[in-house]
Amino acid sequence: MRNRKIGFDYSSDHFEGCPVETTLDVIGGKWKGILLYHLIDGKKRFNEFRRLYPKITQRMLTLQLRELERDGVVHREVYQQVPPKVEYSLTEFGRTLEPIILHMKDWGEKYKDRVHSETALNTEDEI
Amino acid sequence: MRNRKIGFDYSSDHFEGCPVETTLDVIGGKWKGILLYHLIDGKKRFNEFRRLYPKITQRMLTLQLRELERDGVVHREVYQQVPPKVEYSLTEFGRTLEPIILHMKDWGEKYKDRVHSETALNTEDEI
DNA sequence: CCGAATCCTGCAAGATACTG
DNA sequence: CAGTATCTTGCAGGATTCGG
Repeated sequence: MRNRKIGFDYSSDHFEGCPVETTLDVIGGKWKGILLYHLIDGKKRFNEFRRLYPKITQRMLTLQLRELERDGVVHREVYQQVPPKVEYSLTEFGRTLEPIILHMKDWGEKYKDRVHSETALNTEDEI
Repeated sequence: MRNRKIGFDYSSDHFEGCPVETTLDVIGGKWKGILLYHLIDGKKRFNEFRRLYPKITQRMLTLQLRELERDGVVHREVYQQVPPKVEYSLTEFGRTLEPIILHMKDWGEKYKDRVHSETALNTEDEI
């Protein structure tokens, strides 16, 4: 996937055509799929994500959420209070991604073992 | 997305749970979505891909195709002849990804402009 | 024609510390 | 609590060359 945030190389180079790439730009980031998935069943706070995925660093969490926000799929609601409170949720636009995310989840569940085992022992070839 | 090819950090670390991640492992590579998409309507040769996407380097094309092959979604058919000929196609397993890829394509087509414009709008304020 | 093998660079991403 | 600010590093990915 391209990294849009840097510039518009698709403008300098006949626009990259492929729509699949557009979608992967939005959901294909290192943690974006996961974040989006967890947002499907409701808003989440910053530290909720950290609890769900302890491996993601604060920095990365911030960056990925900011990109999702910039793409208009995630809304960031700041409550002016002490202690601070910020809630992330899917926008209406973000909701249009739900079917894809859920579909990916189903596929992952179904073929998880297969993918992992094929990776491990280099595939028995078919066809 | 994680990079499986290195090792199994999901074994050392409570298994990473999220199925969405599994799927993104397979289709989320930099060019994988595109490659898979173009394989939907039939087998392709190495240089066909290069023509379709002049920007992808030989090296990356090879690497990405190899990973797809190792994940069992792409089949690599070598014809022993001169000049050499290699054809790539989706395996039966790879076909199970078709709906997702096509769905992503539809989404990308539909919202391409929106995503791009949203991106463009907030790039100028950059701190 | 379809790669494999090297070499090299830049950015993505980790670690750590600090703050409103 | 929800982030920034730095510093550092690893590896993805580019360029180039060689080979069957």
